[in-house]
Amino acid sequence: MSRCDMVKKARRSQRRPDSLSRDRIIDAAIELLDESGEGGLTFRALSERLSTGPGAIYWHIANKSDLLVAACDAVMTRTVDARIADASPEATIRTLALGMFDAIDAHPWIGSTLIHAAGQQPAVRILERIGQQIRALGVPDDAQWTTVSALLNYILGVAGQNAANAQFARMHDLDRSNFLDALSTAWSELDPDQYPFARSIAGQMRVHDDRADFLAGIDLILGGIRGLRTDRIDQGA
Amino acid sequence: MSRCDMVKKARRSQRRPDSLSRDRIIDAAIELLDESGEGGLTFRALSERLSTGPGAIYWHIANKSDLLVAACDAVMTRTVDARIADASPEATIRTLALGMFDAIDAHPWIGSTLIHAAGQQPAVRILERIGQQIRALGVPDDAQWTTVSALLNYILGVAGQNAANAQFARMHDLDRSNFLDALSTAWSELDPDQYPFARSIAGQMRVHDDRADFLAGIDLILGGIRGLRTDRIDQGA
DNA sequence: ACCTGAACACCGTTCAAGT
DNA sequence: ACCTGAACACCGTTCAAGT
Repeated sequence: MSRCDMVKKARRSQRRPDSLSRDRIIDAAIELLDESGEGGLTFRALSERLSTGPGAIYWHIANKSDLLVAACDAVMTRTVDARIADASPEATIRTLALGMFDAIDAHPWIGSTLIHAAGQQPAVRILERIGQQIRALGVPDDAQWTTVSALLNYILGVAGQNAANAQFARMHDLDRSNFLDALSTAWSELDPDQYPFARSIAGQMRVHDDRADFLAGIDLILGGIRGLRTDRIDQGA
Repeated sequence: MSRCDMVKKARRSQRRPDSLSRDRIIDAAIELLDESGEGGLTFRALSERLSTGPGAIYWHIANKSDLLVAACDAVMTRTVDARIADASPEATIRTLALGMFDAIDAHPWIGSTLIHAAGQQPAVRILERIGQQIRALGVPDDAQWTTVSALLNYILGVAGQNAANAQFARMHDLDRSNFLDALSTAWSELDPDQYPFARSIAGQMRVHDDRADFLAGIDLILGGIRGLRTDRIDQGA
């Protein structure tokens, strides 16, 4: 019924010698995500990088969500499979958590993907590793799920925040220190009556160490786990 | 250059008597999000519900992100402003956290919005309320930021997971118990050598109480905070 | 000042057609 | 079996034009 659109000139004719494959697609997706953030991953951009048409990708990958989860899982596997020296369960959990933090820091898009893929492969990988250490710690069976999911939820929260911060900074062309300055300034301009606490810590924001704070949070939870056996009684005041 | 598209017949002519306003738009957005999830909020759907054109909304709202944050903040305000009976700081934090959980449960889209709006109004509201209680608890100044952000990150992690689960369930037309069954089954079919822990807790998944688990995680962190003064030394084994 | 709605520049996804 | 790329059904956003 309509024949209005002009035919665009064919963009490309050369095919890359190596043929398309699920793995090559996932690698290219990771590159794209690392270079230009979550918004940078597009079937068109991806197919251009792979010298094909958008439709070709669908032969190997179900849809965008599948692609994102697969990319996230590929990074996750590298992170979680890193050999960890024998150490106490608590030390191993710390190492595991720091590995996660570094992966998230290097690939901020992992944060939102990890959260959107709740319960799927990438998250189960960490859950499993943490769970094994929680068992080794001697946490009773009926407290294991609670304990592990507290750690996991905390890690995912940090991951999500990190992804959001990175995206915000990218969108406004800010580096990390400019971003923290902007946030700190915004907080210190809040109404003193309504936001006394936020104002009081606005200064700390500018100088804080994300990685150290992250680990401190893990230690807080580990401390709570340690306390499970000893002070179940005096939860009163 | 092209005049190919047929003019679609005008959809609407009646204007609603009450005029458009930022608040009316935000209320309609919340309705839409509650009814049909994150994917349901569209400028076209929204303008249809408000009996206007998509462009009209932009007179009152900067863009979609602004709209989402405003909608999230509106719900957040109701949640956080609920009067809380005088109680110990720990009890108040628990009540606050449970209020958050219930809000997230009633409006799952809050989860992803809250995370994407890291550092902005909606998150600062909770941060402030938690922070005041942390102060009241007597946590030393230099540990306040760490402590509050641990609690906040944990809450946001749960919020994000909840949003993801709700979206997954909606997409596959599952109710909560069907969703848990599917997850539990998937986990119990994992490779026993690689995923002993995930398999072992698959059963618990089916019957667990989200709300109780959430609170247990809060208590774990509160326990860690309580321990801050007492056992800074023996972190060894 | 506020609203209208066609138009623009994108998306993810499909599918007839090719090899 | 695998790839091509035009086409479809959407998006968020803009903007000349109206009141």
